[in-house]
Amino acid sequence: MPNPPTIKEIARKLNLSASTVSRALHNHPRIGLKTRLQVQALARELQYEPNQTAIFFQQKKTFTLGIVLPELSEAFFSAAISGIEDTANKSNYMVLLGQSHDDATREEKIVGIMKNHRVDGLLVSLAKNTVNYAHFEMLRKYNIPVVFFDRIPDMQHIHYVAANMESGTVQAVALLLQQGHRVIGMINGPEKLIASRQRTTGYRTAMQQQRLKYDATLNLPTDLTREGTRQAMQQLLSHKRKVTAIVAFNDYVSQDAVQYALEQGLQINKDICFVSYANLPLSSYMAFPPMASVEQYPYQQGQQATAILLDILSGKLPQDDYQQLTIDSRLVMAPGR
Amino acid sequence: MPNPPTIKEIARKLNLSASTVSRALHNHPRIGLKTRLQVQALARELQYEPNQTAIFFQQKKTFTLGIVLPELSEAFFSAAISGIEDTANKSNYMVLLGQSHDDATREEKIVGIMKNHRVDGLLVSLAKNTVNYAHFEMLRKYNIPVVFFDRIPDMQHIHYVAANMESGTVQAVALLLQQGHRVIGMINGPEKLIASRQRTTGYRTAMQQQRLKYDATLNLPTDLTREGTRQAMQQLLSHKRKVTAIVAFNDYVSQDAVQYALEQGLQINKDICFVSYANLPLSSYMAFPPMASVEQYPYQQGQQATAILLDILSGKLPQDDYQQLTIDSRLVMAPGR
DNA sequence: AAAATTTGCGCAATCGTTTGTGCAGCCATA
DNA sequence: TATGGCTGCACAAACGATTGCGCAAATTTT
Repeated sequence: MPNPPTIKEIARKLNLSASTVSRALHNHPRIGLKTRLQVQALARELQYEPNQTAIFFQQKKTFTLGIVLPELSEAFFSAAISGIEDTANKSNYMVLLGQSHDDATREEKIVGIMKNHRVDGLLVSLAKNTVNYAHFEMLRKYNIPVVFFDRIPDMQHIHYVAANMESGTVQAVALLLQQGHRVIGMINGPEKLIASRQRTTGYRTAMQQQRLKYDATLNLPTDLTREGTRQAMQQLLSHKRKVTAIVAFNDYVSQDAVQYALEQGLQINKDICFVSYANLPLSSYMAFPPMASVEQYPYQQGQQATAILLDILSGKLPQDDYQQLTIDSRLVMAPGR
Repeated sequence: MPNPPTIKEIARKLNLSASTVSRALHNHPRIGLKTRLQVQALARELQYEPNQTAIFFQQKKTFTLGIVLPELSEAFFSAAISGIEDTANKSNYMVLLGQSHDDATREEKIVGIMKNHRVDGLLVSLAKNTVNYAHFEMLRKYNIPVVFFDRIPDMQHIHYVAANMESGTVQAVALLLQQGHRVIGMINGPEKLIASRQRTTGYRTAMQQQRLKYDATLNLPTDLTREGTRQAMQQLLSHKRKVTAIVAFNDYVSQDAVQYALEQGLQINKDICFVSYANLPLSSYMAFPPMASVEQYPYQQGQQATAILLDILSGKLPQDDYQQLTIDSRLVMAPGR
């Protein structure tokens, strides 16, 4: 009922000016010890808490980071956001959330609202169909820095953090080679995706390291739909060379591929092995988990992206010193194998 | 570089007062058509956007909801938050996020920060070890309404939304009975949990409906640890009556129980059947998914809780008309069975 | 034509906090 | 004793928008 106490109130009760009270609370050296203690005592007594909205307004700073990402309920993103929130909180920043649901229009709207809320900075993972980046360009005018993570735009001067699939892929293929597999299929994603190209590069590198020839007909691009996976599987299983192992684009693809193999009467881990890229939690609970997974460290990506953003905000990093950080992915063996 | 345009700037350029510009932009009837159009035209040209922080400050309203929950990366919560965000966004509210990591101290700190950020309202799912509710009581002084969801405190005058496990449990047990099972074990949670008691009640009700006797020795409370589950399983499997079906507290418990059963040489869905409460995504990918799951509708819980909060904020609901909404859980058959 | 009403706009306060500046009184140094 | 430098505080502006009130001019009513 009674409004929260303000600096003015404290000032009135102590016959001081608001400025003195403010300085006293901030331990300004020019305020005498006596008054300082008086003020602080009364502040405690009244349970004074500064009105942040006033401070935000006055300082043109909100200590708030905006996060825009496609879908919270995807395990990858909820892990990333967890890293973001933890890192932000350590620096007393709060986190404002918006999901685009992979819709570019919604994304644009959210970015607009966040801009109006005057977030200090933005962390963004793009919606699938975002092709127009005007709403991000606009943020420069408002001096709101953006750090992209995971799904990054095809732009020049941006900060970003992303996982590099190449390293993990090299390790994955190397593992399979080491286990004696010689004909390894890869169910890849759309060729325009950086992530797909990185997988291809990783595949080639691993083969070269063993002085083996890279066979492009074993690396199939798909649209990542269930049907696409099944078609790719069909092609691979009818390949003139006998495919004994498969690298799947992600766990969902892997599951569909496994299912197709089962339908064809193949025995998993005997006739054919699977390696995937981790994006399902608890893959240990899966019926036929891949024997290994390339981990993309979503939590760490969130952490790093936030750390960069905070460094920019604190002035440690100049705005135009574009940070482009790739986190190496890494092969992780399935538990219990 | 140039600061975003303000109302004052527009006023200066048109030789008007700030108040006139403000009213013109809001289509105030007392502003002449000519000036109104002039103002709006210039605003568009300068790409004027109101400074929300100023408005927040002035109106003592931030159009922001705070969310405090234990762990973002848990599927249940990320689904809930998705519902919250969607609902909030429809009313042009933003969502400020904080995870307690199931730590009461952290929860308290987050609530404090959110209060200082002057969120309009709070949505809270409690940390496990929260016993002191002082930080929530304090919010009343600040007139910040709170709606709890799922993990609700043991307090009198609060708003909350929670799933009632009873209905789903009745259905689960009824299903097992219908399939001919007569000795049904239940691996329950700590007895002090409301959710555990609801499961017990549901179990009893289902038995009574078939005029069967309820056997308390088949309903075992556990601490929900892996070891607790295994001990319960041991007790159940050595029960004097032959247990042919088990209701597990949740999917994690279910998995552990299944594993134990397998170790004992039992065949799942033949020697023994499992029913659980859904909290793992993609349970269809699990090795031995429960044949059915009690769905708790996290997304809907989030929606409903947010709707209540928004109604309170808009004045549609009086603060002290305490909404206590329970969403009935419901049994969902596993896909493909 | 005088009175009443409406129209169109400006003035000024307000929200709570921070911060540059000014001004006493005090002490110390020359 | 005059000069200078501290010390301790108050004054006032500023951030950007909203809003009650007032006042003149234009319009309508009587």
